[in-house]
Amino acid sequence: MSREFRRAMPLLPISMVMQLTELTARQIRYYEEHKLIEPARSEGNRRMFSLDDVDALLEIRELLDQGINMAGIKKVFDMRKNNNNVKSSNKMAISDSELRAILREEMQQAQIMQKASLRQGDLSRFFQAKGE
Amino acid sequence: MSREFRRAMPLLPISMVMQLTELTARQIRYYEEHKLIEPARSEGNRRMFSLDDVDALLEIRELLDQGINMAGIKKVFDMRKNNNNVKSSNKMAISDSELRAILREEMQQAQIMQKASLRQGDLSRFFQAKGE
DNA sequence: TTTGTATGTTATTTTTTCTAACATCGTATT
DNA sequence: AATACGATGTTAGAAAAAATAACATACAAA
Repeated sequence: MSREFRRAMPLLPISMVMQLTELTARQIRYYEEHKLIEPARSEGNRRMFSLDDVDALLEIRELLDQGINMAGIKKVFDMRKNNNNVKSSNKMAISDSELRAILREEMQQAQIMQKASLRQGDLSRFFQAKGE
Repeated sequence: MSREFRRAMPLLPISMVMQLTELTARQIRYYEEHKLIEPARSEGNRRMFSLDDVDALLEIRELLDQGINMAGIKKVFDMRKNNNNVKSSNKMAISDSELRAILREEMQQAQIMQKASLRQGDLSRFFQAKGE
């Protein structure tokens, strides 16, 4: 079994993903609603997440911290997908300029807002008060 | 975070373990009852299984297929544990205080694991083939 | 001010998991 | 043959987790 396959395997319930990403269920479902992730479903309709999903969610969190909105994040993800396609085939990415325009705008917004508060140290998360 | 810890991280609900191992819940709980595995518990008392647990269960299934009973399997597992202890005690001679320091650190790691907090990037190395 | 986006909150229902008890089936023992 | 034991099936009832949906809210943008 390849590593890629294992990483794409839907194994985790939403409660675990919440802990791994420090996102609320509401947030995770909202991002799914906006097609940023597409977790599998169990036979009983439970969302089952892969490690790839968790990675995506962690990146969503970072991009949101940077002030980028849903549409921007979607674009980033789509771009990456297209880029992968280009690598394997010879197709050109189509909406490059449109993408750059959006990203430029978002980055400006982010800079204006000067969100220096986030990007907390990694260790801080590792030593939280117990029992929350 | 070491690979061993990643493999020991309790992530999976019993339903997923059932699929991965093709064992029934009854069987899995029975093997736990006989101390062949010791899955973690969520705050709400749900069993949460690690990849190590899944590996153990797969091996239990094989040994059962070979006609070995609970006691035999337990012996096999205990022997392996002892063998590992011998290996590491042969390799390093450490003082009591060093040992306590190591244990203290491991307890911290275990707490981190319980919170299941991960940084982005950790996951990219989470799933690895057993032999690597 | 009004709007829109991201998220919180709450209610209700369904699914999952738990423990515990009793049933069954095959194998070994008497 | 009858019995006992080990491994697993089955069922009931309770508790936890997770789903959808609706309404609320905070805050930035227009």
